[in-house]
Amino acid sequence: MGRQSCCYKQKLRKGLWSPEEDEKLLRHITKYGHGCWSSIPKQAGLQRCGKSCRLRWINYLRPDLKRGTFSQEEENLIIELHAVLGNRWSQIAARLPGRTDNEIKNLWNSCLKKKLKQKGIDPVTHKPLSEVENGEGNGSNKPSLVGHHPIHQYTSPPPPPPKLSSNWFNPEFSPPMTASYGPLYYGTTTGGSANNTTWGLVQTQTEEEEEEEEETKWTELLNSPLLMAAALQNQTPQSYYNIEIKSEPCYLTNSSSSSSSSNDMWWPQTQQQQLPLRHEPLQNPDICGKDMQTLTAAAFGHI
DNA sequence: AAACCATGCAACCGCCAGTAG
DNA sequence: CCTACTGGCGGTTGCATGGTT
Repeated sequence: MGRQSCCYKQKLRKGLWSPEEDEKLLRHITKYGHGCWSSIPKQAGLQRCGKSCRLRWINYLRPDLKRGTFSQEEENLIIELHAVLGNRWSQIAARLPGRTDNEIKNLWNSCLKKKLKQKGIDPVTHKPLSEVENGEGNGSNKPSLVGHHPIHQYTSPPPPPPKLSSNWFNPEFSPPMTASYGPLYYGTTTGGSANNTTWGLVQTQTEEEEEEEEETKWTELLNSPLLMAAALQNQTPQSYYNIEIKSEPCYLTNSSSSSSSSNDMWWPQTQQQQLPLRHEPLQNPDICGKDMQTLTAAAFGHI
């Protein structure tokens, strides 16, 4: 006895959004904010369910979306974050301003996975494939420490995205790994007076100890924007994931997207820079009213 | 030119957690 | 405390497009 879709009750439209629907939704949210999603379709005169409206706004209409192809920096960051967070796309997206979880998920599934495999890295565990295969072979089914941390409190609120230092993507930069290969482990060193973060190999511990300590470390780390940023800037195994991808920083360009839809919209760069991090709710229309009106004109004036 | 295939992307589905009544 | 509702999330699907045969 499966549940009916939320669109089932009424005869609601499904499928691709038309430019007219986009305009209605955008105008409504511009004017009133989104407030309660379930009431938006009615108020905006849309034959859609609230969920659909929310998704459309988040994934397509939000003014602070970056769009365009991902830069190599972004791809590297996604890989690093995936190693830490696993398939927690929304958490990953929270650290990539202007990118949506859906976009990142799609990129991962269609592109990054393959690239990692080509590099001989298992995209699930982020370990070398040979190691993973051997691990399976000898019956070791212990979950990897990477990508499957029992992190439950890693964002609230999400920290600002880490600034990308030159170190972070410097091809010459190599992290302080204690061995050439091994499971990635990111934690705090205990000897120092400050929160020294380091990449290294997993120490031998009981599973319970590991898990408990891991959770504490990750919770601390991910709840601390400063720690996270510092960690990402300075202590990242960049060489591990030094994947050759196109290297042009291509934010805010619409030229390179291979199959962009006909109603693509591109927002002025100044707009992007001024807008807050994506997860800040846009419930107060005053926050972005003017901007949004400009955007509405920009978005629909030239279709 | 047509058929087939691969890929990327947008959107839906179903589950879960939080919360108001 | 219970229930219904809502928003949010991750997994999955289906379509459009471009490339290849």
